[in-house]
Amino acid sequence: MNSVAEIETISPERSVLDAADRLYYERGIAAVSMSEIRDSADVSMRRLYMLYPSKRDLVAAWLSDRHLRWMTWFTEAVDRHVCQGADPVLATFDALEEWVSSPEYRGCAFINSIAESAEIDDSHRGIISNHKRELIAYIAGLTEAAHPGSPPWLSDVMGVLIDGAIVQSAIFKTTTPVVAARAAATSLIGKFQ
Amino acid sequence: MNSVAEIETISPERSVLDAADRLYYERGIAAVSMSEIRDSADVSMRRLYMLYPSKRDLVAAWLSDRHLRWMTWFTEAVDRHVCQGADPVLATFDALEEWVSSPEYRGCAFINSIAESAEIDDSHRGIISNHKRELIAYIAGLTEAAHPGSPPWLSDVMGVLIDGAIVQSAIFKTTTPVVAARAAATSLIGKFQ
DNA sequence: GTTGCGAGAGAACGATTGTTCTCGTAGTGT
DNA sequence: ACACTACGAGAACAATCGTTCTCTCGCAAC
Repeated sequence: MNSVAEIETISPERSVLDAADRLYYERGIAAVSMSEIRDSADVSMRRLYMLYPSKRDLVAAWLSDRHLRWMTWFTEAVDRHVCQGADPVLATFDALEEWVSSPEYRGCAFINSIAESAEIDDSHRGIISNHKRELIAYIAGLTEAAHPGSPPWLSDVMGVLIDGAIVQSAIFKTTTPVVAARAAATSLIGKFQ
Repeated sequence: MNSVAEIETISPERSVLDAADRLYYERGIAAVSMSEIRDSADVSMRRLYMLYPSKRDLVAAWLSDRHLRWMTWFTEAVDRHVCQGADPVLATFDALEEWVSSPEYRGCAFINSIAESAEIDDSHRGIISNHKRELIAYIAGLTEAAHPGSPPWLSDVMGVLIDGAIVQSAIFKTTTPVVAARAAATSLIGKFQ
């Protein structure tokens, strides 16, 4: 009985990363203090600094964790829409529309973080650009499978449309940009099939 | 000799706004202190607070000023490319490519600012969304003049493509997203003329 | 000349931050 | 029973921030 606890209890890491996600995403990195993370995660300051020796380390762990969780959510949402008969590439905009219209939507955590340049170092920047690269690679996979004849720049364009829609939806607090991006994608796909 | 100085001297307002632009754009709002603004603008703390009673006021003034200056630069750059024979709508991407490849490029100041949610209040948000609205309206004017038959969502799409390209260029430090966005715009325009 | 006002230089203030340190105590092995 | 360890609670610390205050000096009016 040493490896698995009988009662499923949340690990301190999980609790800290959840708190970081809630607070950093809602208010930004600079605006959230380590004490606030401690209070929200309900761990001691000592344990917090044992898990993550500095705020930069915590931020890096948060970004990596958020990447995994967001990609999981996104691909599952896309799958769901594909199962309902949507074109795989267009389904990415359906998934986006779900996200963007949720009340706690505050744009893309990675774009927001890179804007706070003082809180971010090169290792963070690596995680962020990697996130975007993986997202584009995922779209490229969808595009190639569903529309084999399309030009190679099409998945790059889809990435640009997605990030543009994410950013403008956060600024205008509407889904209009997502709808427009979807219309553009429909038109572009229609040309190459 | 009371209204106009003989030697053209820079006003304190101008000096402060220039300093704010340099520092806020390069490092973000939260990372730049009022003392740093004072040093860089070479004014006294007293005068700085007489001009802008609080940091929030200075930030608001900076955003408004940057909006005017950026729009001026952008429309002139577009005009320049149009004079060289470019399609007006596509010329926006040529202008963008100039900007994005400059060494001090750090993305869109307005997108970056709205990401620093703790430093930003509703009046700032108004200036920011207004900036994007005016940009889209400008593109809409270009689109309508050059491609009268195009659907109404085309200028929204151009706005999304522009912001997406701006954001991704900042993350990847390449002009690739601008080139991809330009290709998409070319393809979309080609469909409706 | 002197009185008074405007403004520059920069110290002071109170709040907040990231990080570390102290203290007290619960639990373990012998 | 006793020493030892590990860890939670939270105070302490130094730095930095936005903002205000003090002190000083130059200069214009009379």
